[in-house]
Amino acid sequence: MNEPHIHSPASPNARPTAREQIAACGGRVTRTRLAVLEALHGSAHPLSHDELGDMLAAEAIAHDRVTLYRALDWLVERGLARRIAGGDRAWRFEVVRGAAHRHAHFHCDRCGQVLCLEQLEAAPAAALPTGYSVERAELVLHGHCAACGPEHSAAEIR
Amino acid sequence: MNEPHIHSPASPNARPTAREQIAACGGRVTRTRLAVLEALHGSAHPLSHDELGDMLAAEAIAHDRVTLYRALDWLVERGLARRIAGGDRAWRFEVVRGAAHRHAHFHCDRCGQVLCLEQLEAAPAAALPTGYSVERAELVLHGHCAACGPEHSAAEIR
DNA sequence: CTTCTAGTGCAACATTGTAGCATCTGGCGT
DNA sequence: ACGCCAGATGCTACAATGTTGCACTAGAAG
Ligand SMILES: [Mn+2]
Ligand SMILES: [Mn+2]
Ligand SMILES: [Zn+2]
Ligand SMILES: [Zn+2]
Repeated sequence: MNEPHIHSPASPNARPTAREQIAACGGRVTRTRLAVLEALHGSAHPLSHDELGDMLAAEAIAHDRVTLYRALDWLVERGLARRIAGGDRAWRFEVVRGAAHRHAHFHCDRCGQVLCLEQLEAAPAAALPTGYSVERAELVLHGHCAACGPEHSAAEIR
Repeated sequence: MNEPHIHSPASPNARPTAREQIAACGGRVTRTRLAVLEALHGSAHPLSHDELGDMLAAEAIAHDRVTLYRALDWLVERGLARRIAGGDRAWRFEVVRGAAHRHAHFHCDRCGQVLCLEQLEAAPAAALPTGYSVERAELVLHGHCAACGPEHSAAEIR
């Protein structure tokens, strides 16, 4: 830890810290929100509630599932995080980086790992029936990740 | 009902009936499978397990949720039906018509209705990391359907 | 009609997420 | 530095969706 002890905006025009982001949204900086947002910032891929729960448990933070759900809800409401649908019924969460930039994701149907496909935009431009309005699009590619390998067929799991 | 009483392949080269489809897959033609597949054939949009359950209940078929889940699993395994992910955690099911032809879907975030966007192909052609293999893509547009209207904001529900 | 296995019904369970409510605490005013 | 109190937490109970195990039924083959 090489930061000064007195909490300050650190460098004037650097990317805001998790702490600053939370405060800027008018919310209290609690250990749960801080740990969750930092975990999301530090992760290369979107994290499930369960994965986050394990990480917080390792840090002896967040003794309750519900608190984590609520922290995540709050981050999403405030636009600091984003929810991704995956193929199973569990949400994944990632930090919102560049304003919009909605990209596609890859979901490994074996291990459940989700990967961001930053290059692949999820832009539809579809012709919908009158009266329909689109708010966002979700593009998810399904298959097997490198670790799980394409050679194993579904039956071979376990 | 204008079919002959004796069950026959009806017209020689017409689209196979639900009964024929099921039999052709080597499965037993049970009331549940038959009713489900016919319901899917007759529906303009993908149906949730719950919607199907209501329809079967109205016909006094399928006295058990599990049986319906298993019938649907079977239809999907045999390639007669397809599972669609929606934004909520409930699967929708639709009949598989033209072999592949994987199209996008629209999900109304208000009423949960799912609409097929036959024109919009869900084809990715993305550059994935080495070792990753894509099996299929799911493209879901989210918003409000015509019935629910775009004017109502989220808070106004109920 | 009998037989045999695939399918069904029921109960119990698993996973993921919500709602209510009492208690605690972060940040503010003093 | 201290006390306050709305906002955050922890706990319990609940809801929605789907799965597993097992005894019983029934589709269809002979
Ligand atoms: Mn992403
Ligand atoms: Mn469709
Ligand atoms: Zn994997
Ligand atoms: Zn709607």
